[in-house]
Amino acid sequence: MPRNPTMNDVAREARVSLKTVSRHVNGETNIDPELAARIGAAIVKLGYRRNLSAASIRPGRTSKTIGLVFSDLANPYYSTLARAVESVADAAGYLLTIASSNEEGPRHDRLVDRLLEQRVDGLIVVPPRHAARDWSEVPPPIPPLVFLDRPALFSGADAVLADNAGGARDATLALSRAGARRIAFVGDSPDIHTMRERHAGYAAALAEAGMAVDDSLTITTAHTKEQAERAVGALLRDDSADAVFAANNRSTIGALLAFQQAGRRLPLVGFDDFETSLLGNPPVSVVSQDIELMGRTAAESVLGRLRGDTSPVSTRVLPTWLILRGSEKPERN
Amino acid sequence: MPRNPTMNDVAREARVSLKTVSRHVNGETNIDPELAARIGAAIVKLGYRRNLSAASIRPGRTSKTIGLVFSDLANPYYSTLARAVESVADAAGYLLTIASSNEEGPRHDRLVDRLLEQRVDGLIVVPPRHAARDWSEVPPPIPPLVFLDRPALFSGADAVLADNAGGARDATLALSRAGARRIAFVGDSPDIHTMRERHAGYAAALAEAGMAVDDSLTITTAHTKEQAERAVGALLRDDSADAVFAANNRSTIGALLAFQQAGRRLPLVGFDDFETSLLGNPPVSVVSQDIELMGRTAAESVLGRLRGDTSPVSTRVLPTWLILRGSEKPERN
DNA sequence: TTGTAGGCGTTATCAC
DNA sequence: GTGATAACGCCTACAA
Repeated sequence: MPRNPTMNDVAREARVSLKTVSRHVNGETNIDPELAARIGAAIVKLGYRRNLSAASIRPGRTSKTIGLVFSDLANPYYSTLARAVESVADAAGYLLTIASSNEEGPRHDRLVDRLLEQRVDGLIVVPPRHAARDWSEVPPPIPPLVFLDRPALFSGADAVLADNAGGARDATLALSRAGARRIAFVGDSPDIHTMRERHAGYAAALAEAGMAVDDSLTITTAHTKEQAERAVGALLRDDSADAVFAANNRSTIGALLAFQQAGRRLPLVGFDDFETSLLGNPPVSVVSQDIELMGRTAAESVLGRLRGDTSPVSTRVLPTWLILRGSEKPERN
Repeated sequence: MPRNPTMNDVAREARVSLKTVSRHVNGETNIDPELAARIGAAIVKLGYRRNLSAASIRPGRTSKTIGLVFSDLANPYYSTLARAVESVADAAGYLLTIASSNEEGPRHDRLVDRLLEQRVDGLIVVPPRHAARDWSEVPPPIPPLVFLDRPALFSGADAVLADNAGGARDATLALSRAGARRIAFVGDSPDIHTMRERHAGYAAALAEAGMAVDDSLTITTAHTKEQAERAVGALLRDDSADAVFAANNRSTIGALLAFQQAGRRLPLVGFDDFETSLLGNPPVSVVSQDIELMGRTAAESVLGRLRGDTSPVSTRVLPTWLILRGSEKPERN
């Protein structure tokens, strides 16, 4: 395998100085057309390709890369976020380096460190449920940093979140308006910020509707759709609930599987829309968040800082909206 | 914002030479414990962080990054692939830089060039349907390169694919065995390699079952689930087909939407499993491919080459398997 | 318009 | 064991 040709090789081949090649490569115009032609020919002949890594170590130059760390790239929620970030970054000439923390605090920290060592220009992070490190202990300089889908864990960082509590409240109220009196909350661990917020919204809605929170109707162990299916199956068997608020995608699907298994269903509203939500019978009502907008907003925030935006850090809470498709109503008999 | 501290700063602070700091940072052992302690303290005090970009320009050193270019990170198929690649890469200490080509040839090429300029150590690509550039014209050195989900477009590269034709054949034969005689093919453009292969498998199965390919039953315009829904809706209305082979995920979901709309269904087998396939009534039969295995295989192939594997380039075709859940059978009346 | 000198942060060589 | 010194590939002053 041949060595990568360098600017020096090109300069020698074109019989000009290194600097002139540099000018040519960087698109500067003040070059004698004749030399420019020789340089162009040499570049083609040698197959010269810039070494952006080398260029980026000069002061003022950067890698034009931003880093994104979240729990799991295979989760459609995060891959949608990542895609939105990528679109905005790409339009500004930035590459995107993505790393999955697996929701493990130490792993998350290692990945962040690695990206900082790689000298990414900006960083977007979704911290794991048990954040290990205090950001205020990370030595400066820290590149522009945005917390996504989580509140900022660092005073110098922006944050972009959805209105998880509001969305959960809307969903719960919709079930209540449809006549439910014993609404179950099915979701993942309250260690997760979004889950805490959604449960708070659920509780607020119950209070507004004059109902008390019944702890036996709060399920926070639905880490997979199978676990959600078992939990909702139990609710069906002992007839303890008359409606289900599924606080995430996996819970919604688990509930639907339990309904299918039992041959009967409860009124249901889920958090987050999904591709086949229209295929349910009835179609599944959901609280939807604009995931792409969240990703774009986070990316624009980072890029804005890179362009010199020095406005005070802010936390942007994006709205959710309720899409009622029928599943919030009781089964007709 | 403070400047990033350098090894020189650490050396000065610890009153040792640059090289000794380098030794310390790189975990070499032949250092006086006293100096090591001073260096460690200086690193903490100054908040020193290695600059891997700078390190990577030394000959023999690399960025420990691999690049992945495909059409769309938001597509669950690709994000699953990406996650598998990331897992393997991460375990070997490599970061992953991901770029979406949007199925546009020139864009794909630009992204590849950018990654080469960034000096990624390896490259995994899913070329777009209209590949613009001839890889044999890309000047060497080219880092280890693997084509994923597509045959190799470059003689020096490995490839990892699923048995698209075999899977499509199995699906079509299953429909035929269940009694179908006019099986429609619903999919995306034959410009896409996987679609071509799947149609070939479909045609082979028809031939084996003694049926002819009826072009009016081949739909290759289902780019979105809505288009698939319309196409299958038309098939239902004019009663031209008695079964559907949906050649990708979107087509499967479109077909299900059309069935729901029409209030009746045709026997159906889809290509690629999906999260809610069990929720159908009946549950949806599919040809499944091990997407994670594909991603892992591609990543291991790249890493193997980086470790010095010089075995001849190869194309690995991974098996698919048919999961029959009921939807391949006719509706009972 | 072109070229020389120097430095970016790191690692390698090779004396001490 | 330690440290000058010279690279790596590129870019910025500053001269010519």
